[in-house]
Amino acid sequence: MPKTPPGQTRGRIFRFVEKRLLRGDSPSLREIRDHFGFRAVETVRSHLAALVDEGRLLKKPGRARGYLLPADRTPSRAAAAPPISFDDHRFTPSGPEEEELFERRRGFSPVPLLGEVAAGGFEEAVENPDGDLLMEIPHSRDPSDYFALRVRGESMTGAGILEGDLVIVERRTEAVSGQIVVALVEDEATVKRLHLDRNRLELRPENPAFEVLRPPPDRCRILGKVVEVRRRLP
Amino acid sequence: MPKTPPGQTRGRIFRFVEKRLLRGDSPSLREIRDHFGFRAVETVRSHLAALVDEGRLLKKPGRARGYLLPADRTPSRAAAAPPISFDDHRFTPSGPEEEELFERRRGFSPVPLLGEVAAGGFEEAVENPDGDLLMEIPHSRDPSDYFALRVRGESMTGAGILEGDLVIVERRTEAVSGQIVVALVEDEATVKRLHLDRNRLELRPENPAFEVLRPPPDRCRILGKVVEVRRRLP
DNA sequence: TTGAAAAACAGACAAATGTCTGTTACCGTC
DNA sequence: GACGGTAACAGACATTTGTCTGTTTTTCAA
Repeated sequence: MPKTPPGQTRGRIFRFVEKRLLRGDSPSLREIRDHFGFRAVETVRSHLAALVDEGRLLKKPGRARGYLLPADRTPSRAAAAPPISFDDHRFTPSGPEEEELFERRRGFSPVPLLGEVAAGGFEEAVENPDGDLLMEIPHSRDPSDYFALRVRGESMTGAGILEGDLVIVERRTEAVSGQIVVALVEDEATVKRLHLDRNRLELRPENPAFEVLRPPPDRCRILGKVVEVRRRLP
Repeated sequence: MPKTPPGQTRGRIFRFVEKRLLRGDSPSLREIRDHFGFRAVETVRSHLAALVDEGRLLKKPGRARGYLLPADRTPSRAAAAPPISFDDHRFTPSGPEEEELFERRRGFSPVPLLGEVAAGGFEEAVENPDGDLLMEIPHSRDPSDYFALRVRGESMTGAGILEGDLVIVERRTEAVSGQIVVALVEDEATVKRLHLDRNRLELRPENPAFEVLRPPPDRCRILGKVVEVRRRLP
């Protein structure tokens, strides 16, 4: 196999590995070798080692198919960037602990879909989810801090939340005025915009056809704040 | 380790593996063994083999960390289902081809974010994406059939598509009347609802403050139809 | 009680996968 | 033209990982 200009093959290998990793299908060295038509595994290994040095990949040592994407860069941007100069090689500072490295990976986590907003018996749903979504989660948070609900009703159309939309919720017992939250009122979950005035709690719909809710504090519990809205079109 | 009731440990193993696979982090038999405190790898292996028999998992033979989630069931539902009776054991029909099995896995694919709708120079963006989203893709379609754009402007607020939202687009050169599409008009990409009347093409905004577009056919190209809308809230 | 079926164990084994050491070829620069 | 550095190759090797075969224990039902 002819030699290619410096960095060119490396970039192609990175994009290939990146794509496979995002699909959740970590390639082995020999799979990469075959895909590019190399004859030696070592060719792949040295390229991957260089990518780890450059910080474009992470590696769990002593583990089959152990390469990971780092969280702190946009992989595709990095892929499109011009080849990196090899003059500015930095020594890997022997690195933080192996486990810490692993935590710095780009991570997607499943988020359970717990049912419908405004459907009674919310707590039961926790034990019997309707499936799950995949979501990129901030590293400071635990995956179990999130859940998803399907929206029923038109009360938030003004905020671009329609009937049937999925909302992803970050569990919180308290929230800031102005945020869109999921609240449990009289055993019914509902999505509204929270307003706190003079210690009074208001749940405001974003649709003039609906009434503002002013539940007594002992009948209302904040489940969390909405962090993402998703809608699939037929 | 004491013996547990039939099916109980199996369910726990399934949920553990399911979670790891959804995170894109396929566990080895020994990792599972250690997590549950078993002393023999074979204990895990036989449980996984049974899960494959039951159709709850797929397996790529002869491959390290080669278990997959099947596409045609909702994993978490399956996890919550009561233990399966072992009377209705079915013989695996020696299975279709290995590669076909692999294709039946539950698959998430990265979708490139190509920039902003209505930002000029759309074609360039293809080569230089701004990142990627993860999306569950129908098995009949190729992952490269999809891309994402960030919405600029308020012209579709009536359809719940706000400024800054991400739309995921399925590439199509033609579309059906009534669908929300991305069209290239005079070298500008725009999101609108498509209407075809008497062979005339109309791009209708969903906001009374905006005008209906009636571009001449030679100045307008359908890029695809919007299949999903996503919005992250601060 | 006895037997079938599943759970769990044990340890040797085989296959997949990553690692190492050394070599050759190419492209630039001095 | 020699030197340095990268790309690519070659093949032996070590580790991880999955597989097999056989055994023990427990549960449930006839």
